[in-house]
Amino acid sequence: MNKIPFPVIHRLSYVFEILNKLEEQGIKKVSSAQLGKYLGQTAHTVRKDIHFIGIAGTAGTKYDIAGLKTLISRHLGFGIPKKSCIVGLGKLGSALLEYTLAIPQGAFRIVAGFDSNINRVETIHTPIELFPAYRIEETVKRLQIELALIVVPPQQAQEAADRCCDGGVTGLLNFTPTVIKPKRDGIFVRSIDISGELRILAALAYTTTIMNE
Amino acid sequence: MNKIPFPVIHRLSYVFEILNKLEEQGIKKVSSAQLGKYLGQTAHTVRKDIHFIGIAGTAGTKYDIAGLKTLISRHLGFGIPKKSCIVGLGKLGSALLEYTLAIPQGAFRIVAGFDSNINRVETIHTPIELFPAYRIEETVKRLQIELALIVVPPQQAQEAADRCCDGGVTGLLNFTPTVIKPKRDGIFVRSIDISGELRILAALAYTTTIMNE
DNA sequence: TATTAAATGTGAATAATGGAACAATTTATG
DNA sequence: CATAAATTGTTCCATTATTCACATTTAATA
Repeated sequence: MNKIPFPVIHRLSYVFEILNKLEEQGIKKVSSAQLGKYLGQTAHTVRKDIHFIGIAGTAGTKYDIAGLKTLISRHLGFGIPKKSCIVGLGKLGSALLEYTLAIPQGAFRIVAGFDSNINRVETIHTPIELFPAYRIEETVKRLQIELALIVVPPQQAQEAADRCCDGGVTGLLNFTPTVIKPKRDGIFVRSIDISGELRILAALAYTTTIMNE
Repeated sequence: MNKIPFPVIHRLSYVFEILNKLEEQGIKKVSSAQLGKYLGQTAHTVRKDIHFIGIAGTAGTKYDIAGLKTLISRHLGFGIPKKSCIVGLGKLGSALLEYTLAIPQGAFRIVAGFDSNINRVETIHTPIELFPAYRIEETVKRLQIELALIVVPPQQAQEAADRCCDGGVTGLLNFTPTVIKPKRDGIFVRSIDISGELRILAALAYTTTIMNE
């Protein structure tokens, strides 16, 4: 199998979501131009991205949505939802728990939550199971959890991540501004740094303002 | 002024945060190699990035942290905090409000919140001012707000963004899975798509698993 | 003081990415 | 049935981004 460049994986995963939405609306066909419009990309890019994972349509006709979904699913593994957990159930963690539980789709499914504060574990009401932090490794192993959202204070981020790695996760979504290093090879980390994004926006606005002068 | 490539702005804004942390710890000097380690980048990249905005040190010596901070500040505009607002005060929005208010630093400052639900506007306790959604444009203009966090339901995202644009913001941080189009040129959009990131992680883990077979 | 090690600044080479062009193919239409 | 319009697959090219190499400079040390 050829290596798929990361930006392509990135965009295709969005294409997949768009296809889901279109299908919900009863739409059966879509063109690369339409997809590009939804993505904020050119039709060229869309076709080329799809080309990386194979042949999805026939020249002259639009893409068949169901077929394209199958193709992307097969290459990106969206068939079986990956079991996921949230580590850290403070205000942001709880909000993310509620938010992610409300997302109906096939790539992941939140099945457990952890917090070092026993009170929280006992008082939060949610349909999934909650555990104290010292049970992360054990629980991740037992439930075969593959992804973890790290929503703890920055100082505890690396340790929380380590426990998840020990349990055997394959991916970490880091919500702290800390750089997390996975304990083993083959574990992917993606970071959502909210204050970082705001800083970038501030900088972008500033640098272009300057440039216009 | 030369145009600074986006990836460079991106990384430099993280360098800035790292410098802040090091300075808090009383550290005065740092090398490109050390910075690279914190960033997960090579020393080469760090030096080249800094090179884009000027000369920050002298060969043979490490970078002076205070001096480098000044240089980055001057080029990325981190001197005066940009006034920012949060649109949408549901569970996630409220959590983000609390989260961002707790971040002590110079690039931005949250000064207002908006929600279409009057109840929320009246019941949430926070040190900043809250307003009903119909007052977005007016308030953004009056307070000269420059950045907006969009944390509304996906269907309302574009409209909320439009109101902010009408008010005159220069940057939007979009927390919905919708693609937001800025109403005018010169307005930057960055998106944090939580479910999207989870999908990407799921895909990354999967594609490499396949590749190892 | 001479030498070695460590560090930055900077130009060149390499790699990755995005965009464009166009051939091939299908559908619609007169 | 023939033609035109629309659409995909695929190759090629330009641009951008990253990595490397090395000259230069400082500080430390024997």
